[in-house]
Amino acid sequence: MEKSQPEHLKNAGLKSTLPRLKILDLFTSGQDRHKSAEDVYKQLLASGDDVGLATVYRVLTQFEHAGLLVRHYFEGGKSVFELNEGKHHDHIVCLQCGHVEEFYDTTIESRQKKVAAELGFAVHDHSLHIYADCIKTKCPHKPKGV
Amino acid sequence: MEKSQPEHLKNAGLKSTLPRLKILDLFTSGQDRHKSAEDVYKQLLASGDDVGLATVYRVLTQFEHAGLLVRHYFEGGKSVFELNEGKHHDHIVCLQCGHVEEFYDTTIESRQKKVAAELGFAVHDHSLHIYADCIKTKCPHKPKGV
DNA sequence: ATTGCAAATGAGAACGATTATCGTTTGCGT
DNA sequence: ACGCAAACGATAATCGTTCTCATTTGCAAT
Ligand SMILES: [Mn+2]
Ligand SMILES: [Mn+2]
Ligand SMILES: [Zn+2]
Ligand SMILES: [Zn+2]
Repeated sequence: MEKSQPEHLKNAGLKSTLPRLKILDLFTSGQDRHKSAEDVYKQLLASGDDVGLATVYRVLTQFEHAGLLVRHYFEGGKSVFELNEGKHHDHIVCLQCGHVEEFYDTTIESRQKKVAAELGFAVHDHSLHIYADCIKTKCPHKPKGV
Repeated sequence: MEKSQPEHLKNAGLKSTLPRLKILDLFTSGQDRHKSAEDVYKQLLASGDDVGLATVYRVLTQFEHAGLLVRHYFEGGKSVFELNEGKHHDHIVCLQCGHVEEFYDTTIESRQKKVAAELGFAVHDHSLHIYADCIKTKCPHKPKGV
């Protein structure tokens, strides 16, 4: 059976507080996988939940360290978080509308390991960001709003 | 024959000023390819050249737009610049000492294009950063000092 | 060489994202 | 219900970067 949110927090060694539960809910039941701290803060306010911005930042970092979330450093200066579901993947970001698409390519992954090994490095992790324009109709070509 | 620095600036549509010449020199004759604005600023001060930090930021951005430099967004929040010598490459960053190694892999490059095309994107550019530990002796395993 | 003026510079203010501080509140084991 | 460490929230502080604006400079035409 599925674990409840409080259990997830317990597992992570975090006590189950209101702000933590609300923030975790945003990621597990929200529709946009990738959220910045500001996104999270605004979404909490919008749903009437009164959580401080400092708490949002604190909790996001705690969730990252606990392995519940993954942090990405896209261009643009702000960190973006998403639920950690165990499956590593890379990202393609639309320069027109900000839409983020995920992909995984075994050839790229294995080449990376090989290249690093040849250069004498033990890989911890990596980030591959492709910046591009959508050429399909799914791109509204408008900046990401609320 | 080689072009002089003032000519490079002229070509780029930038008038040849003292701060610009000094900064360009740092990149063409300096030993560390990858420098942050702060790095550049400190190196200028160290060599007795009195250039304002605002000017450093302005000039770096101008050089980027002029195609003289390339900007990278590594983790850690600060932009890093390097001389644009026309050859795209990706980077491995040592988590121990900060050392940056460059590489280029045709397989990775072509897979990226293919993946993006399949997803319906026209690629502008991409960044691939591998974070790793040196396992060879070239790694002093100390944080990058001055 | 001198002059004129737009372009560039530099000191410092302002900014946006994030982190630190600290008095108050809360989860939770007893 | 109690007690207390942990967590919270308002706000100050920090960090990298950009903006503002008065002063200086490159450079082309005298
Ligand atoms: Mn993702
Ligand atoms: Mn490089
Ligand atoms: Zn798009
Ligand atoms: Zn190293």
